[in-house]
Parts: sequence; C-alpha cells; structure tokens
Amino acid sequence: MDSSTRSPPHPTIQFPLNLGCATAENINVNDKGKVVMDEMDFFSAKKERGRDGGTESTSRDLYTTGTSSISDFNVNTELLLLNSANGGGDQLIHGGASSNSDRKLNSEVGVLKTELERMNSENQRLKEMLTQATNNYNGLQMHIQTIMQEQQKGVGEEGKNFLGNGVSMHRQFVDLGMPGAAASANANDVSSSEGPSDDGLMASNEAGGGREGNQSPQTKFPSLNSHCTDNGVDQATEATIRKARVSVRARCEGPMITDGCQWRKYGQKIAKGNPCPRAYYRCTMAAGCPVRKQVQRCAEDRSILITTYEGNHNHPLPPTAMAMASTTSSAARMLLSGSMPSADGLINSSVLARTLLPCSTNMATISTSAPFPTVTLDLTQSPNPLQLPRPSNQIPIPFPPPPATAAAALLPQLLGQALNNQSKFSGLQMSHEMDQNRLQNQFNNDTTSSNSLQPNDPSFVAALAAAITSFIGGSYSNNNNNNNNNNNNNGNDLNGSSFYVNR
DNA sequence: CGCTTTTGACCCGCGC
DNA sequence: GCGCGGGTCAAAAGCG
Repeated sequence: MDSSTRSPPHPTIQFPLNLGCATAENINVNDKGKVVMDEMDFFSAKKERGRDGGTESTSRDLYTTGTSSISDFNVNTELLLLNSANGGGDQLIHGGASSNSDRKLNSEVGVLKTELERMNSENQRLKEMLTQATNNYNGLQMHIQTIMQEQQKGVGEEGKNFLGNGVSMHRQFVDLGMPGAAASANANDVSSSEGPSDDGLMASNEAGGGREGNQSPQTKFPSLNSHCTDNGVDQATEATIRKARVSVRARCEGPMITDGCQWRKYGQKIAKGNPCPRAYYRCTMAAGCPVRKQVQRCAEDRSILITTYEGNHNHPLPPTAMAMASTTSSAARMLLSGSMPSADGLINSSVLARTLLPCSTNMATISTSAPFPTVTLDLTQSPNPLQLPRPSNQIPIPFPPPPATAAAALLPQLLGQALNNQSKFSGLQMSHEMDQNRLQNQFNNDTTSSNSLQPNDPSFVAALAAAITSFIGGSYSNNNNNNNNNNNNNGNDLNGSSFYVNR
C-alpha cells in the first residue's frame, strides 16, 4: 500500500508499561517518527569488561552458563568464586592463602557460596510452586470443562439446546477428535507462555485441513462418538465457542476499525439484502490463528461499519487486541453457558446493557436466532455511548482522533467484563475470571488496583473514565505497538462517530 | 521477491 | 434433487 496515504497512528488505549528500562537513553525516535524502545542489552557489562580487557573470563563463564536457558538458569558458582577474588583466584587455587587476609577472603567466599546455594534452592522451590500452580490451574480448567459438558448434556436431553441449532451443536461437540488436536496443543503452548489465558483455549477446528463442520466426524472418526476425553471436551467447547460472534456497529468512514490485530483479507462477497460488499478477514498475527472477522457497511446508513468477530486468538496479543479477544471469548462462553436463555431465541438486551453501561441502554443485543449466536454492540444508537455518570455538560472530545476506534476498543473490554459477570452466575467462569481480572488490571494498570471490577461499580466507571482519559491524553504516542498492523487498519479515520465524554 | 488484495470458482448447508 | 446464499479457496494481479 501507499505509505504516503497512511493516516497518522490511531489513538488506542494507553497501557502504561514500565519495564524499568524506559530511560531517556533507550527511547529513540526512528526514521519514521515512531518512538521505539531500545532493546535492553543484558550483556553490556560483558562488553564493557571485554573492552577493558580485564576480567573477561569471569563474566564470560558466568554468562555463557546462564544464558543457555532462562528456565535452566544455573550460575556456575564455583568458577565465579574462583575468579571473583579480584585477581586473587590464583592464590586460592594454588594454595597461596596463608595470610589472615586470605583466610578471611576464603571465609567470605564460603559465605557467598552458601548464600548462592540457598538462593538456588529457593529458586528451585519457586519453580516447583509455579509448576504446582500451573497444574492446579489446568486441573480447574478441566473441571470447568467437564461441568460445561454435563450442562450441555442436560440441555440436550430437553430435546433442544439453547442455541437453537442442536444438530450443529451436536456436530460440533462430536468434533472432538478433529486432526486439529495437535495444532490445539501447539496453540495452547503458545498461549501458555503468557500464563493462564483464554487465548489458547480457542484452538482452530479448521487446522485439520478443512472448513469447520463440513465433514461429519462420524464418518471421519467413527470411534470418537462413544467416548470423550477431557481434552476432547476442551476442543469441542472451543469449536463451539468459535461459532459465537461479537458484532460491533460503529460509525466509521474507513474500511475497518482499529482493533489492535493484524488482518488479511481473504474474500469478499455481496451478501443478500445489502449492496455493500462484505469483506472477510483472518488474523495474521500468528500462523493458524482461527480468528476471523467480517466487515460490512450498513445498507441503511453507509457510514456505519459492522464488524463481526469470530473465534479467539491462539497467540499473545497486544493490549488493545486483548480487549477484543477477551470480548469474543467472554461472549462465546456466556452464550455457551446458557445463562441467558430465551424462549424465542432473542435475548433482551436490557440486562446486558445495564450491566455493560449503567447509563446506556439498548446498545447491546444478544441474538441466538441467527445461524450463529451473536452479540451485537451498537455504538451508533446513542449519541453518548460512553456517557459517564457525572452531572455536567456533555462535550465532544476536543481532539481529532477517531473516537469510534476508542469506543470499539473499549467496549469489547467492557462487554467482556459484563459478559463475564453474567457468566459468573452459571459458575462456569472460574478460570476466565482470572483472565478477566488480569486483563482488567492490565487494562486499568495504575489507574486502579481493583481485583474484581464490576460494571455497576462506581470504581469500574471511574476506571473506565481513567482509561478513556488515558487514551485521550496519550494515545498518539502509544500506538506503535498496535498499528504496525499493516495497512488494513489504516485510513479508517472515524470522524463521523459519536463518542462523547461528559466532564 | 514476498506479501497482500482481488475475484471467480468451489463447497456446503439449508429451504423448498 | 435443486437452487440459493454464505463462506472459503486459490490463482492472478498489484504493490512496495
């Protein structure tokens, strides 16, 4: 694409990230005007010593031992100690320690050695604790999935599941042994690097080489019908979650809203009933990521862009992308949990809307009557979708940024939280709650220390306000991480959107 | 040259 | 069984 036509980086939610190395020395502005962080040089000390030509052997021995693997970090204490005596190592080795100073030095070395051994053992103990915690987490997750499966069975016995597409649900749940199992494991491996996360739960059910649901697993894997492993349940649930969708309606003049992810267009269709083409995108931030989205303009109002997300990422995400990812995950899980069933398949939005935004109504709709259960966020109906409960005048944000980008980035996060709260009632969100809280804390960072934000809670609203304020104040300088997401997300200046903050 | 976009063809589910 | 519509594939074209 023509880089000259690119719009300036879009503001996104700012996530103050202090890695302890953000000094004036390692923040540079590259030739494209972007602020970049220098890589931390953990070996600078080594270089220094190497240049000095001094005790290079000491540092080399230490570093080469320690950099083979982070997890297997072992300090060669013996070598270090032998050489650490400021040139006196030879004396220690060759028995030259006959003086009092040498004996004193020797005892100090012994103390240090003991201290290092103690720290090593402590490190080992911490690693064991981490392993145990991970195991506990996995066990809980398995337990949750089992409960979900039982609940699904219970619903199925009633002859019809809440999604209203029992046949396809059955098919999806039988998709337990799709060849994507290996890919799923890999996907989980990827996500596990960031700790417990929902991201890894959404393994691709298309990794088995095909379109989901196209081929009956009963014909492909007849033996899978009779028994289901826990792992299989996970995959089946993930496959089902992938069917759930989150739709965002926002006023946007550009081709897409910015959501922090990288997308690649793979198709375009003229859908019935809408002269505007529907574009199909898939996430390209990681190979095999199952997340897709559809982008289509509203037929009635061409300024409204409808973005529908499907699936969950199987890779680490930038913070702004996490917002969307958590939304889709939460929405899918809520729909799966059946916590808000409705006889006619259309769920009233009031509960969700009230939970989502106390001051706004009728902007969130959940529909299970569609081919796929869909949560729709309408950012266009209310002129104040993010109206905050402050008794003051409403003013539009006095900045030229694309407001709907912020709204689109914020609301999924809120929706995710709201949906999560809804889902709590079904008791199915234990692990996800952890993720949500983690995300929420990250989302709010130093603006709040809440461990369990509630959308109805004033603290939540305050946190939201802080986030928006943060977004407004520092958005332009914090968008580089997320707007390397190629050209797809560029040019979408959402000037026509209605996004206001009361002050 | 590699990546992305375009676009016609193809596959599949669903309703009649 | 047939046609329609949604979704995806993949070759060709475009672009930097």
